Amino acid sequence: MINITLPDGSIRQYEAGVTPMDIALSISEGLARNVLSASVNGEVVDATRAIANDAVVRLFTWNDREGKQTFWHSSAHLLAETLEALYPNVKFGIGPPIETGFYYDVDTGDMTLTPADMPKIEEKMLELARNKSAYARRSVSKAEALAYFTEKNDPYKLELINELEDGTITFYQQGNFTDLCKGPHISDTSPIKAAKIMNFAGAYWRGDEKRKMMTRIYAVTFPKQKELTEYLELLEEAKKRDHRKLGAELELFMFSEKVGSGLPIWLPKGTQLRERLQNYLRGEQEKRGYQMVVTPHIGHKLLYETSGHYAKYGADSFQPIKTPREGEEFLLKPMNCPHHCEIFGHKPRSYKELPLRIGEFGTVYRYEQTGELHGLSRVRGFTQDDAHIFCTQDQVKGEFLNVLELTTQVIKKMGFKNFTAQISLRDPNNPDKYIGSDENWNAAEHAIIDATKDVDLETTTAYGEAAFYGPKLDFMIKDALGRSWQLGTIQVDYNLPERFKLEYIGSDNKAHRPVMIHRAPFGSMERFISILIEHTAGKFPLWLTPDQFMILPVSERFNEYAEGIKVELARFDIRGLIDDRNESIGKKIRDTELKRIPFMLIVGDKEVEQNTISVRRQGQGDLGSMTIEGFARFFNEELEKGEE
RNA sequence: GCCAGUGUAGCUCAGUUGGCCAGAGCAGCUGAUUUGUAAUCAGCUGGUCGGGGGUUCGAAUCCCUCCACUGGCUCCA
Repeated sequence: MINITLPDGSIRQYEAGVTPMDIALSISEGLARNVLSASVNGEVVDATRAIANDAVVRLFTWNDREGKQTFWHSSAHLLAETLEALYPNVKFGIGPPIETGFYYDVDTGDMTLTPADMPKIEEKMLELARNKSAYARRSVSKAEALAYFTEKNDPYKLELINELEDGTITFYQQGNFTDLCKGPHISDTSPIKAAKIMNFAGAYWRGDEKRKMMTRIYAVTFPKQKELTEYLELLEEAKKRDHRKLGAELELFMFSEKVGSGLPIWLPKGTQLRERLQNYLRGEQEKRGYQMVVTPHIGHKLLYETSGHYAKYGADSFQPIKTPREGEEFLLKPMNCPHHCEIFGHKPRSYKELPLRIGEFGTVYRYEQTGELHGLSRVRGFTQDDAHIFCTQDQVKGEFLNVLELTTQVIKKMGFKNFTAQISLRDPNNPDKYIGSDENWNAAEHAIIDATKDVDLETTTAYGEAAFYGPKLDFMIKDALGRSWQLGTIQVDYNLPERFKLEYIGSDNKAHRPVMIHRAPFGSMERFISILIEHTAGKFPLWLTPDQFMILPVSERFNEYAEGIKVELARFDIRGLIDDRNESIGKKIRDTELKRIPFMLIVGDKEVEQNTISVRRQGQGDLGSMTIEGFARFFNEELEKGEE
């Protein structure tokens, strides 16, 4: 008998050779029906895998991430089986599960798949799933594996097998389809009840742009049709919230072919929004001892040669612009830090000045390949809410804490409830990738780790994700639809102070090199606003929204009264507009609702008589009539509610 | 940059296998109406069908090319 430890800590005894499925069955039949895979001592395996010795076992169902991954991985095999049945000449690459669903990279030869092929593939998949084919695992020798795929003439699989150790190779077979795969898989195809081919896309074989472009087939499957329907509805909702669509509808920003792609143009409403965000952050930074600066949009090429960015990115940047007579070369500013280093270095600095916190809403320009551009989230010109903190080594942790505190406050103020942070450290196996001494790195990494512990921030750690000049902390937020986005970063940098030969005079009257912290809570205004638009579906927080109310006179006779109301509300610092068009009240309400203006203030005979306004809340409806003072009070309560 | 797709009025979309002056709704303008909680009515304006080139008696429709956009891939200081 062996001892099996379950997640609740209980230990049960079974015969050696018991499978996770057997264990599930011994707990309940329902669990056994739903179990998709399991982990044995941390390794995810088939639910039918025999367990020889004492083990810690977890059972995974559709409710577990691992369960879903197994389900989708098995679905990828089912997709491959389907493709092979429909298009016998297709060659297969890899087919892993992803966050939602899975894909399979295939080489379709001369044939091109089109969206018209999707329903056919979906139907065939479900037809094959109903065969209830078992996913059968077997170990094969390398020679056997090579022989099989040589016979099948599948060069991609052969390439993969050649990189594997003999003795570690396994095949999985379901129905007529056999694939190289380490598993695990679900027991058979029958739980796959709903399938949707999402799209066809190009993907380089093994992610290498020099190699063949394969066709990547994205798809998703579910155990219930209803779940597929819900998933498609979520996608619909995301489409409705798309910042490119809402940005155009709400007249926040625009693009113009003549101005150039990837260069957003901020319209008046969007500019109001953006400046309110900046004013808010500016205020918070002033409280924390930041000093704002303004630096030019271009900089001498020498500046970026000094910083090292020209060597690293020069070839993939907008090319230098030249002065007509002297032939001097300038670059469009791709980042603000070199300028800020010059500010630090322009006069002798004392340790008494540190930490020196230099902030700038700095607009930068970076060349991005045409295929990368995407609305406001990936552009060629954008404004960073940038700042650089120059400090002593001893101050790094304290400054890091200050920045953490500021950043978390900013994120909360914006209405994001869920956020985590990723600590990006050196790759311990690849120390040559980084510059700077071990001592400095250790100090910086510990400063980050300690600081995040101090503030009880939920973090993940990624080795090898550090910048070449220092470790960093990236903030990840979850939006209203549960999607994750990366916001700003905090980075510790020993490189630039070195390159710019920055120094301060310490209390020992000797020169020391400062440490630099780069940080941007929003990241870029453009990208942040794109996330905010989609998170709020265009219904911005009351303090931030461009227009807080729209006064709707029942007819043109009341436009003058409306004007008076607007002036009175301005005294309470409440801003808005009057819809004085010659339109029906129903029409005005509809238009204002669609503009996502939070309050509609309707005025007609009744209101003039009683000196009131009739208040309607966007998305909610009529709130009844109020006096101006009453509304102002109510408004401020709502403002505070949003602040908590 | 690469793969696949899309591009018709400010917006959303129709335009049969290439064939008379390219259509609708919304928006805009003008007029009527003076309106009570999600679209009042009527009339009018507006497009060299993304740009350029080609095939054809004839091109929004077919071909080439460039541009922009969409979904991916690669990249992201």
